[in-house]
Amino acid sequence: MAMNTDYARTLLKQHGLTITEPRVFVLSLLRKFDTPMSINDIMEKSKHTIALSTLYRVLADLSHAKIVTTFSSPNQKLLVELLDEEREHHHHLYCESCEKVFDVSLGEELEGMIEKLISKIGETHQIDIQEHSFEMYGSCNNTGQHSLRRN
Amino acid sequence: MAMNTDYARTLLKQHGLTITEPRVFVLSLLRKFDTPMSINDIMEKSKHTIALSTLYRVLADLSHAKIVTTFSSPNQKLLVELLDEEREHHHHLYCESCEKVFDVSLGEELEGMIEKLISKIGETHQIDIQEHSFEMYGSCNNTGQHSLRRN
DNA sequence: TTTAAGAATGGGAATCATTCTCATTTAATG
DNA sequence: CATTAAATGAGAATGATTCCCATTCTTAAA
Ligand SMILES: [Mn+2]
Ligand SMILES: [Mn+2]
Ligand SMILES: [Zn+2]
Ligand SMILES: [Zn+2]
Repeated sequence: MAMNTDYARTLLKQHGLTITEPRVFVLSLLRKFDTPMSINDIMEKSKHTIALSTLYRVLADLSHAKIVTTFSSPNQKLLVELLDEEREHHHHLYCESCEKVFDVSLGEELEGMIEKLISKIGETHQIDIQEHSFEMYGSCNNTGQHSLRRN
Repeated sequence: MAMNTDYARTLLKQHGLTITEPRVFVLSLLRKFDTPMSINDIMEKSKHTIALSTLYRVLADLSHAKIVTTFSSPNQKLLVELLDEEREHHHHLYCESCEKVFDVSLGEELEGMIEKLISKIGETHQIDIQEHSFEMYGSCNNTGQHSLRRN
């Protein structure tokens, strides 16, 4: 536990952010579970000791500092994950029955091809492409709920 | 114009949906512009003659009937596009300065590799992967607004 | 250590997109 | 045309996110 809060403090210091209880809590939590978490996940784990508005601000701050990254699940819920240097570029697989999110690396070969293709596409459209995302949606056999989907 | 409404009526009939003014309008519009449109785009073009709630329902109906498909831009705005049989599987490139969305086809080779990779990933995670999306984000030189992004 | 100044927080109001409700209108069918 | 189910319009309700402001922390200097 202390390990994780130390990690959090160090990270904040490194990025020139002030060390506050909500920020440390959020970072420790993300490190502890090492998986993308939603606003509600974090609120529940904090037993609602953090104000919702604070959580949004903390995430925005951490995101601007590139300490975390945010993205949306198919049901449009905001998800946050740590953005370590050692954490390599990766993509996500969403299971719509059990609502889990898995990190997926495409591998050098494919990622390389994609890079090449992207620069070609960028030229064609005269657009400087800075980012790409590749996401997969599926379901394990647990249920047929499709609970990650809106509609 | 008449061409487009005929197209719309035919499409609705083919899919067993009743022909109503809002549905015909939306489909004609999508065909006329042949580009993904947002809720606001459609409302403006309709000069607000369609109720907002109706538009949402119409899009849900058309989407369930697989006549259109919806997806979200990086700023989380809902976008709709026609889903013709002749329109092949494709992906999207978002320009964050001029807010345009471009259709992009990856090409057989890459799409084939991705399919193979996906089935491998599906096995690894014991998940039946039904869909994938590949999106690119960039900006042309028009402005540096990044207006498609939230934050 | 104390203190001052700015930064961050909590709580609640405001905003925005989307969904829901229900009374009224319309489409399809014979 | 009349009937009946389906669709619509208008606005209320909901849910997520942002905004506001008074209060509380953090930090760094004295
Ligand atoms: Mn991840
Ligand atoms: Mn498209
Ligand atoms: Zn699952
Ligand atoms: Zn552009």
